Amino acid sequence: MPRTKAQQREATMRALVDEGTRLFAERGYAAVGLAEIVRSAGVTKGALYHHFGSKEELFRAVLRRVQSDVADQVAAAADAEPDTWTQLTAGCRAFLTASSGRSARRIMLIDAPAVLGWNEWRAMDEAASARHLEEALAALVEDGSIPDQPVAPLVRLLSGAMNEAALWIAQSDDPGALDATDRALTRLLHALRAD
Amino acid sequence: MPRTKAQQREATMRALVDEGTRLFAERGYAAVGLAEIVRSAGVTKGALYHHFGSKEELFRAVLRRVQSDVADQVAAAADAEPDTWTQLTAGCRAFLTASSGRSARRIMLIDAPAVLGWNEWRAMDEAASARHLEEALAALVEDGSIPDQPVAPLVRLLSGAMNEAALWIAQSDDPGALDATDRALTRLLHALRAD
DNA sequence: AGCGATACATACCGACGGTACGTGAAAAGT
DNA sequence: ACTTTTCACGTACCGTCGGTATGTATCGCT
Repeated sequence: MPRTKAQQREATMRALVDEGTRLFAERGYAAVGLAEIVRSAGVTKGALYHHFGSKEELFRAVLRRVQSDVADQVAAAADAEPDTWTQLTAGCRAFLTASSGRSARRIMLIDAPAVLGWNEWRAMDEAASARHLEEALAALVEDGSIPDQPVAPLVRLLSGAMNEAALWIAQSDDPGALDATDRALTRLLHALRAD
Repeated sequence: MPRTKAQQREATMRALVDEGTRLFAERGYAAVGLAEIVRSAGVTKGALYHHFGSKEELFRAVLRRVQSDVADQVAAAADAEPDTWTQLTAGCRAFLTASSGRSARRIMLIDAPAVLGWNEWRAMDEAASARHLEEALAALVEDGSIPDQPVAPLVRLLSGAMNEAALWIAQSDDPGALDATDRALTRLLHALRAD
């Protein structure tokens, strides 16, 4: 049991976000009641509503952490690469791996757009990961690696492609699905290159 | 007022699916109560539960019709083209146009995966439209227009790209978003071509 | 020590999905 | 033609769930 109020607050919120993440990932937002979440977290509904304004807001907090985790893994993979092009391909592969995990799959890719609406989901996705994709593509267009073209539509196309691919990989019983998708995606990115 | 029972059944189910489509498209599955649907359709909950086993099953019926409408538009556009390659590009453009409409956007692309789960959504999407994409790509690989490669991952990537792009187009206040996306997608498809 | 703010816990409410049961008209059987 | 069955509902009701109002113990500050 933590002593100070700040610690107590931190512990309670963390427990709620932890259990929320676990349960939402397992059975989906709509199928999980607040009663079960607070019970699993060892608190009551009073505690939940003291820290979060609604079930939706708890979900927001859960989503933020899931997106943050995915973004960290992508950033780590990209930072290990020397140039923009390999940063892009390595980042894409890391994104496929990270977002086909249980939590990211259900929470970030399936439930989030329906619960928060597409506009808000897109804004959060943009801030967490799509922005890096956009920057990488813009840099590649800038240095002539990719023919000059508007990047915004391209970012949406590639982002959507990877999101859907991650869902497919996660569901697939074929262990080679990740590699097959990664190869197809890399081929697609290479096809974009200027000669 | 229809006389026969079959006509009555048909009229009631159609009214429920019509109003369900309208309301789900406007405010989303979770935000619409059955009371409002049956009220708009001019029937009662008894009628709804006589024809549909649950709110979810009504949504299934709604989704089936929305997907069918989109598939019809895509098929019509593709059938007007002479060869496989232009059928593919024309079909993709038709898909972007059709699925960025109000009903398809919210029902087919946002709510459906969350309500029915990704597996069921994918199965329905496959049957309605992704199958045609797969056939077109397979044909193009077959005749050597596209380098030999597994089509399954490519279908998922392109399908996801188009779904996300449709959502972006629908939300965008830029009237040129559709054309810009179509150009980017066409460029991407062309980049796939064997030399 | 006293006092306000904070971090809860408890009791309760309205809405919503779903069910049980009743009813009247069409269809089927004789 | 008359009875019987089935169908297409309508009505009343129930349990659950998200959300709220209110009470209370503890912490931190003066």
